[in-house]
Amino acid sequence: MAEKFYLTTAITYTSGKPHIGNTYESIFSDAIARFKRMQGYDVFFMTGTDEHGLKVEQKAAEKGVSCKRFVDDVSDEIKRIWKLMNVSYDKFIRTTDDYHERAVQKMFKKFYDNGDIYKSAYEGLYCTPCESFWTESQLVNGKCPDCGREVKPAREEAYFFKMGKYADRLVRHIVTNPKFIQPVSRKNEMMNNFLLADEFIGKSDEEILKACDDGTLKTKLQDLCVSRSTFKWGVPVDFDEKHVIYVWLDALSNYITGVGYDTDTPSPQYKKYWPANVHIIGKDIIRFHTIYWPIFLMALGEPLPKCIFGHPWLLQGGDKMSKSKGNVLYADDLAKNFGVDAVRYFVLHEMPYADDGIITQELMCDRINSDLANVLGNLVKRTASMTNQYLNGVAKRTGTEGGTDADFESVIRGAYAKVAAKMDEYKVADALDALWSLFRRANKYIDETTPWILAKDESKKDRLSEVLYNLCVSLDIGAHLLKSFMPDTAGRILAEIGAKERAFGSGDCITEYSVTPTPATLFERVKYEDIKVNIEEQKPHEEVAETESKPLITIDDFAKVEMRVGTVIACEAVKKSKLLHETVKVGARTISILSGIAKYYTPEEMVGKKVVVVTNLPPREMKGILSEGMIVCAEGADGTLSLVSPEKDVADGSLLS
RNA sequence: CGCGGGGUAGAGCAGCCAGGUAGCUCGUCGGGCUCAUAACCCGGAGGUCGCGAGGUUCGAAUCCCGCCCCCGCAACCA
Repeated sequence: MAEKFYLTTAITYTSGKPHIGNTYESIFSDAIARFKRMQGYDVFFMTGTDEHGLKVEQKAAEKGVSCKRFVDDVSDEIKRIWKLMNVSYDKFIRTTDDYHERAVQKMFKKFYDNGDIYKSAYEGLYCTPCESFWTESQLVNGKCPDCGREVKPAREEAYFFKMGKYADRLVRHIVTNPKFIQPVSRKNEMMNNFLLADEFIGKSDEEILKACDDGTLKTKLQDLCVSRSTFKWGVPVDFDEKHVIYVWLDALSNYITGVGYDTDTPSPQYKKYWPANVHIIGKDIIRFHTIYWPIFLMALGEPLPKCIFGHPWLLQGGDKMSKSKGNVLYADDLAKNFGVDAVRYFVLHEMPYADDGIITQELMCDRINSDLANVLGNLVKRTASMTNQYLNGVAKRTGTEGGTDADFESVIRGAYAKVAAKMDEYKVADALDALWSLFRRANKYIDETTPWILAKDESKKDRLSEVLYNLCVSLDIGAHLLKSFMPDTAGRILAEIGAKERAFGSGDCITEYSVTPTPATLFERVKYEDIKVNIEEQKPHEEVAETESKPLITIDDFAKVEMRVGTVIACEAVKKSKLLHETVKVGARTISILSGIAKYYTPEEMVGKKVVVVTNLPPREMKGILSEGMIVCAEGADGTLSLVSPEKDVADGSLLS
């Protein structure tokens, strides 16, 4: 019986349309799923949507629709994009599916009954007007850091999960299973930042394991609050309806509920597929998957997934994608410009294993022209064309070998092993490189054998046929290997050379290829100029999303704020912070101000700038320096800050009104 | 002294864990070829492998030490 292989993507949060970076994860997982299927594994590939939480509740309210309606729409759109991109999932789970909600409730109850979850309260210092809890260290002069008012000790009822109870087991598991967290560089990050107490950081694995044995290991792991009562859109705690279950407990559980987990009678499907072979997730949520999720599973008495793979991000240019920067790329737009398989190829090829990858449409043009049009597309076409011109469309094996055949054949025969070795490590970009070296070798083989010269000599016909036959074989094998990454293209190549798709390892290639009489151009070369039009159209036309309006104030409220024009006369960066320390001349006074704008302005360019300053704020100390006011900035939705200054030249100290 | 990652040819990256001729793709220059999509093939130029005339070694991009710079996370951002 075939060995099983269960892989999952993270489920996509339904707060909006997924961009190419989100889509990358599905394409990446899809390539792995398809490859494993080709290798004969019994693959189960699950993806889906995470649909609960405060953000969805807010977005739905903004749009004026019910939460359910909102997530239905987004979920449909996500499915549409996955389908467009040929993501071959076996199951699409939604956290609003009833079986999932029921299973999560039962899990919550089981944790509670077993004493893993206890009811307590979120305790802290509460600022009533701000509706926020603060810790002692966050307070400024003992007051609310937001509004400067008094805070009172307060408590809000909540359920907590006893993380500490499982800390030793988790640490032991991570240390003794080096492949559990991939890439390995992420392992240290988790251990040092979130698990080991400071005095254990830097200790050897042996020392840490020994501490686990002795029970002397100390960790930073704190109990986790696993319920919320401040919003409603979630799975209710069935024995305490005031609370909904914390989104991560809800979301992570999809990996088992999706294959039929139940606290009493797990399904046969669950028994077959769990534990997952790999959870493919973004590097930003590694912490939840390598700490909380394993502990939840331990508490359920279920085995842990074999591997958590945290992939890097695709950055637009060098920047994170954000709507307000207008640099968000969507898979469907890109597919329109370049084609589905070209987009799949680009994201799979361009994403390094551990570091962030870069995507721009210019880069896509270069890559696609070079690898797809020139190397692959042209190879297929010239092979088919020559077979038509010289051999009436049929390339037969004749056994008339020549000098470079042996080397070419060894490259063809070795291709699978090379690609498979990379895929085993989830190094998909490297797997593609390995496959492309086959196509490059084939192009070289044409130059070495010069079929157009053989064609002029009737006596060399057998040799010519053998040469073109060998090329067809390389394309046959190449297309089969390509299928996991570019399913449509693989099929088109086979159609060009008149080959059928075969099961993996089903013996030798056919002995003659009847190529298509009308060879196709698999990939047109793309000129950036030509797609520029599309790009303009696709630019998000939405304005900066309006943030929720603040309540009305009176003119008197406004009059309380004293804002004056000032000139920056000196400025320096505050080390190890995002702060600049400005000295600002405001009329007769000169004041010291700290502002968090180091990312957007250099100290040099600040000097001499006219700025608007709020001058009647209470002084506050940061990084050991006193700040006596605030420089007014406009903030873009992505956080970009821009100084505001008077349009006409007015004297320092002038009041704003 | 917060945690982590990185600095290798004009660009993007591999090599580092297990020291031994510095490699890949793109670009660039020159040549070849004419089956093919201005394509394909070959060759050249271009690198003090961030810095330290540092340590270990017969030998360091690789291991060790010190320093500089970049990027995430955390903190901070009146």
